[in-house]
Order: sequence, then structure tokens, then C-alpha cells
Amino acid sequence: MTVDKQLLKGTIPLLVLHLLARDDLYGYQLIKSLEQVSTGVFQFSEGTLYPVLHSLERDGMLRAYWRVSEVGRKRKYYAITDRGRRELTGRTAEWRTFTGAVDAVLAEEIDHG
Amino acid sequence: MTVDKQLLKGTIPLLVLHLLARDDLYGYQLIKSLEQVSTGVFQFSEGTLYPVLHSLERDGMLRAYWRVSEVGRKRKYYAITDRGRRELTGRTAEWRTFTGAVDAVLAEEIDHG
DNA sequence: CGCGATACCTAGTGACACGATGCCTCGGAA
DNA sequence: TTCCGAGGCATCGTGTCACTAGGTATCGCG
Repeated sequence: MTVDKQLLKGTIPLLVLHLLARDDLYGYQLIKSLEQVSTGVFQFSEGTLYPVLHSLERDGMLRAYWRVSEVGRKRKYYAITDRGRRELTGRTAEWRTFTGAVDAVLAEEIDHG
Repeated sequence: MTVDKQLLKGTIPLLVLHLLARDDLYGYQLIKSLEQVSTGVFQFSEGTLYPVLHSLERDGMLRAYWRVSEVGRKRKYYAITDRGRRELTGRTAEWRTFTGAVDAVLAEEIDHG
């Protein structure tokens, strides 16, 4: 099932920060990881993810570095910073609050007229 | 705790449709209800909610009618339509899928480096 | 050699929540 | 009586942000 893209607003940095809190990853790998972990629900295009990475880096949440694989491919890896970890904590709490509030509304019994 | 407004994208119609599936409400009342049920997390301005109501009405999800209270105040009530109920079912399923996918990512163990 | 996958990037567009603003009524306080 | 806050409706402009479309380059394989 596909998801209305509007629902994604603001959640992509949360997802990115979380995955990078585990391991350094490069952009393309991040896209594939998000697709895999979400069992196909998230299918981000590169035009979506790269700008997010750049802005997170600009804001000091991530640090980027180039590494060349054995096969000679250049890859730009991203590592989370301390600031990024703090941001992740805050965004995770926000996410819980937000979904809790929505679920509270959805828990209201509806009238099947 | 306040929530990043970006998270709200796309969820407002879901919340509105859900509340209106219980009872006909007028716009101002809807704002107050959402604030109350979410225990203050959602505090929508009128500039936010009225356009949502109008577009839902335009799309046939809602039907609007005027009613005058005993004190003479004119209020514009909104009633959900059959089409709106079907939309609500779909959006609710989308919401579950979406939050399930995000939570799946967040459930990944993180490395506290 | 061509093509798909890998891997990076940017610019323009469009959806949409929000703040600001405007109009009107009512009740109570100054 | 005048004013102000709350109730009640509405629209417009702005800013954020995901996405489509486009561009470059390398690699492995048929």
C-alpha cells in the first residue's frame, strides 16, 4: 500500500538521523535501507533524499566524508554528530507526541450512521 | 509539548473526517474539539482549518448547512457524506501503514557511540 | 557498445499549513 | 457607553518541503 506523500512531511530527517545513529551510510545506501526496513512503504527518490542530507549537514547534524571502495567507486558517507543525536532525541519525542495525539482523536468512537 | 507543524501535513483531513463521522460540527467547534481531544497538542488556527473544510466540501466529502442558534448566532455545520466515510476509511488505513513503517525504522536498534 | 544499476547533484513545481487580516455579533468589564 | 475578548466566518500571501525531471559519471554484463 502506498502512502500519501503529504504524511511524510518532517519525518524524513527523523528516519535519516535514526539510521545514521546505527552506522555511517552513503546516500544511495540510505535510500535502499529505508525501502528495505519499511518493507517497501518508503521509496524515496534521490531528488528527495540528497537535499535532506545536505541540509542536515549544513545544520551540523551530520558530517560527510568521501571513501573509495575496492572497486573504485566514490561514495559520500554520512556520520551523525552529537548535535545530530540530540536532534534525533527531540524529533523522536515529537513523533511520539504527534502520533499519540492523532491516535487519541482516532480512538474517539465514531457513529456509523 | 508542541509538535513540528510539518508533521501535520495530510493528517488534518483525517482528523476532521473522523470527528465529523461522530457528529455534525461547525468550524469553530471543530477547532476546539481537536484541541481538547488531543489534550492541547493540536491548536489549529482558523486560517488552517477553514480551507480544509472548504476543500473537503468541494470534493464531496462533506456537506455544509447553516443553522441559527437560540441566541441568534449563525453557524455553519458540516456533515460527513458517504463518500467522506469511504475517504475516512482509506485515510485511516494509510495512517496505520505510514506510522507502522516509521515505527519499523525507529525500532531498529541504534548504536550509542 | 549499449544498457541497467550504482552514485552523485540541482532546479523548478506544487501542495499545504500558517500568520495576518478583515468582517460581524454578543456579553461583560471599564 | 465604549471597548474588548470570545465566538464565528472567510481569504491571501508566504514559507517549507517532497517530488519530478534533468544532468553527470562509473561499473558490470550481454
